[in-house]
Amino acid sequence: MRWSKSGGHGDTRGGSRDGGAGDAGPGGPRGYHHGNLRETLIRAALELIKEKGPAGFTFADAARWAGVSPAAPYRHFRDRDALLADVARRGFDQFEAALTRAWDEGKPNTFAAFDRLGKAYLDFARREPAYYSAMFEAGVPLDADPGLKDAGDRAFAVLRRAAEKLVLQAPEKERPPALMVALHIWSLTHGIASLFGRGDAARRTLPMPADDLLEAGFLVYLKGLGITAPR
Amino acid sequence: MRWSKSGGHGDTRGGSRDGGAGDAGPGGPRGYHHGNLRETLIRAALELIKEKGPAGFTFADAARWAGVSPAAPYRHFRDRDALLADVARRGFDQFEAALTRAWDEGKPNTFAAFDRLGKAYLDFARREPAYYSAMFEAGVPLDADPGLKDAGDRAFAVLRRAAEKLVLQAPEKERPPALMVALHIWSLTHGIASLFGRGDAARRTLPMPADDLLEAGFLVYLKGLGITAPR
DNA sequence: ATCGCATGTGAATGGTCTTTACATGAGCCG
DNA sequence: CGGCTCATGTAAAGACCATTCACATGCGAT
Repeated sequence: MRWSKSGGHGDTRGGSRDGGAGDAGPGGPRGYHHGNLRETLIRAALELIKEKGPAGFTFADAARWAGVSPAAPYRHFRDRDALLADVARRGFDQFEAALTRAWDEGKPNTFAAFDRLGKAYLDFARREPAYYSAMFEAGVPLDADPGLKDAGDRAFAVLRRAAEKLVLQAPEKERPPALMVALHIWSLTHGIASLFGRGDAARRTLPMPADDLLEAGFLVYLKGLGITAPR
Repeated sequence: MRWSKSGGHGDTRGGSRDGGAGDAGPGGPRGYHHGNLRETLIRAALELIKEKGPAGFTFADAARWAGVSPAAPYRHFRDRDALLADVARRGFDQFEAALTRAWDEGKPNTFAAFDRLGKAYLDFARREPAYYSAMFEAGVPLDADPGLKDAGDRAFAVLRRAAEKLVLQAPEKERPPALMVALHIWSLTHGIASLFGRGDAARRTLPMPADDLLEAGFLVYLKGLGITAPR
């Protein structure tokens, strides 16, 4: 509707790098060439997914949001799915970074770090629902983007490394495979995030904070592994 | 006119005057009035979701599959979402039935019954991906259909009743809330089903069967609760 | 300063969704 | 039996979206 609002907007040209606050808005000031369309399209996708769900945005929507013609996005992405796959890949990158930060090499102790890790997972799902949707719920094929699978693997690797440190605390006799532990933790956390993670009115509500539910689950599970929390 | 463009999914419909009570076409003989369009549309939705995912089917698709004009479905469902919500509701009904059957009132013992319950959950996700998608992944609002929320609650209630029996086996001193246990189990199982549940090439593969991963998780969790498997 | 090429535009094509006015026939009531 | 009514289905029309193609623009290399 507003993609050709050329009437207004005295666009000062000259490689206008829109670093300002207007960055978040549709149709930033620009000349014939957008200058940063690829990035803007990804931002548009994130906005639109956040608003209407991963299925609720179209390629044309993204173009409109970015203030370009409906054909412009094709210069940057083969189609809508390619854009979504790129969003998912970036999501995994950020996810990995967030998890790595939370884990912080297991400091000050494995237990506390693990707790942070779980909270960071849920926090990411809450704070970046668009990324999370693209990563896990949009049904993006793993090979839709070069590096998508690798990005996902790298994110999981953080969890797996954490699990490796964790199982070292279990009694040597009954030490479980770290991979299995990582998968259990991932599944439990993803399940909570997926079922109750977001305050979304469309979803089920919980009689307790999701963080607490996860932490309690951790504690029980770790106890089952023979690991007790340092008190 | 023939609405089916002869393309597509080898549909058993079309002009087939099947008198053979085939379940594939309850509508059977087709005059001006279909006779059973509502049911046929739901069946169409299930077929199409199974093939192309919950986002990959359209109202017009369902109409084409059923062999009616694109406008006909609007006589039975307000829009595509209403159809999806109805599918989700029926899915929860079937889900509840499957879980109830698996639980079988906890016979012969709580432990074995719980194991069956988990496997039935994963089995449902595998065997009825269309229902499962509509129930959990399609983002259908809980109030999109009268009775949808109740149907979901009834399904969860099965799990919760099972959890109540389960916690009775925990040492009385540290008996956890059944609701919390039910939520943990649900989350873990849903997480596994959601991440690895289906052999879908688009998803990640697992170094072990999903059933085994779940069972191992159960065992660890129950041990953490102070419940030990009867040997 | 010029030129090539990446990037963006406009228009055209073909498909889909959704609504509206009209058609059909099943069930009901006399 | 006959007519009425209403649920159900059809046809056609309008709007939107995806995709492509010829063309325009101007950035950056030379």
